[in-house]
Amino acid sequence: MHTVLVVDDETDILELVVFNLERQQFKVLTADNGLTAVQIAKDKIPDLIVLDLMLPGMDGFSVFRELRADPRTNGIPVLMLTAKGEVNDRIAGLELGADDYVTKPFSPRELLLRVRALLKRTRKVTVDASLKSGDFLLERNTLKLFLAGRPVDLTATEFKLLRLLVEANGEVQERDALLREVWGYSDTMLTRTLDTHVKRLREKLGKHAECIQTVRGVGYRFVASPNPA
Amino acid sequence: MHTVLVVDDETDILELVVFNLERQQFKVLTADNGLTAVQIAKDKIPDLIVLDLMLPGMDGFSVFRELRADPRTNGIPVLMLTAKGEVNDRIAGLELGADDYVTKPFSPRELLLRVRALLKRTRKVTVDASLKSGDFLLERNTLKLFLAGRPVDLTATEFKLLRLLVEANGEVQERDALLREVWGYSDTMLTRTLDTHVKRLREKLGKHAECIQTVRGVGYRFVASPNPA
DNA sequence: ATCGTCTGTCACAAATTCGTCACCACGCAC
DNA sequence: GTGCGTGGTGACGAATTTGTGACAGACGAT
Repeated sequence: MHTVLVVDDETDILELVVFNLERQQFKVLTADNGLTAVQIAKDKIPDLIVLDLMLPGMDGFSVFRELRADPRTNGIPVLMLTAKGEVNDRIAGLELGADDYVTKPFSPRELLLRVRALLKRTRKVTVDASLKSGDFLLERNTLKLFLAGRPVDLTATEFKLLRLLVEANGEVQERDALLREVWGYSDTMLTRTLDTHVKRLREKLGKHAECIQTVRGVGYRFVASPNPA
Repeated sequence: MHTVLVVDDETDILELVVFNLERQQFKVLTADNGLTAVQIAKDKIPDLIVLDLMLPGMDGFSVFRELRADPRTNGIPVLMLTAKGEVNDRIAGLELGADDYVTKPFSPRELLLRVRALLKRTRKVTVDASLKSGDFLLERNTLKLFLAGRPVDLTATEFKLLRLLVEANGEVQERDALLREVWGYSDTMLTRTLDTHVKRLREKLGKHAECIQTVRGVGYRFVASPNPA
């Protein structure tokens, strides 16, 4: 059983629904007009968000950006509904980081299939998702960090950086790649910004600082259990 | 760097291409008509397969089923290209277990975005790029060497050197060739650099130092099991 | 406006890597 | 055995890379 948040214009209502994988049905759980979609998302932390880009009052993209800006909702896959296959919208959505899109008109069956596929794809990530070692807990999907049970606040930049490192799953992330993906630097920049942020991350990781390993001349690598040889 | 197999009808050629995430470009590596797409996939184990459903001679779906039937290719994500958004095809593809699809016509940019998104999603799952021989495990992406499970850190130069030796698969690598490929030395240089690095590599190989064999007057050779003849 | 936080840059310190060298050991031809 | 050529080894210094603390501007909240 998965929780799916649908932000649609046809119903003109924000619905928090439960998607039953077995029966392949949506079922409305709650509907609330007072709250914004983003607020609901942050409260309920659904497994998937279906976001219609053609919302009556607001801009779908800004909703999306808001969702991505918050660590709690950042990891949630978003399936976008775009009007009559306008390529520009589709591209913009994907570039922003949407996980999938469906173009109108679509059959309900197709939407179900895509939702199911997306849930299937992301299920592994969301389920196995927490890295734990001792009093160190990193929830992969929300990327919240807990040290000895206490949540650690990460700034937006730190969050993006840590996320890339963690999601790389032990692989080395090159300096250039990190600078590009976190800071948007296009060409090889000579900057110490990355080093500084790595240092700040390590500070916040406390005694687990070693999880972020330096690979000299290449970049950095995140390992859950930095075993000394 | 990811390897992507594209099975298309417009080129009427099976292309094994390399998709450069950084530059966001495809680059053709090899093209081969004699083999079937499935054979190539099983041989090369790409990170992603782009499968056109409207293949000239054969049925795209059967290709897909073949891919899923073999353990080697079963885990590889498949992105389907379907003709003019025929809903039936799309549904059938997703039901079979395709990971994504793109409907024609599409812009190249859009395909790139979807490929990139799919690779990003599945990056963790596909454990590629590891060289194994004996109890050696050389992970290309991690820049790590495992000896009987224990991780060994290599510097960038050491890694390049060892990689060339291992990939030579037992063949002797001449000094000049190594100096050229690792250090970029164009002409025959009189330097002891290579020797020093070989020594350092042997140190890190521990009791497996003998795997790097000296071929006097020629170069070096890597053998997984240095059996006394 | 004021305060606090986040961020990028800088200068300097520390750490690592790397190439070279001197010296030694070994193999081979005679 | 002797001599020559080739490779092994340890040490050293230079160059490169990264860690670190301080600082100032940007930004937002109060």
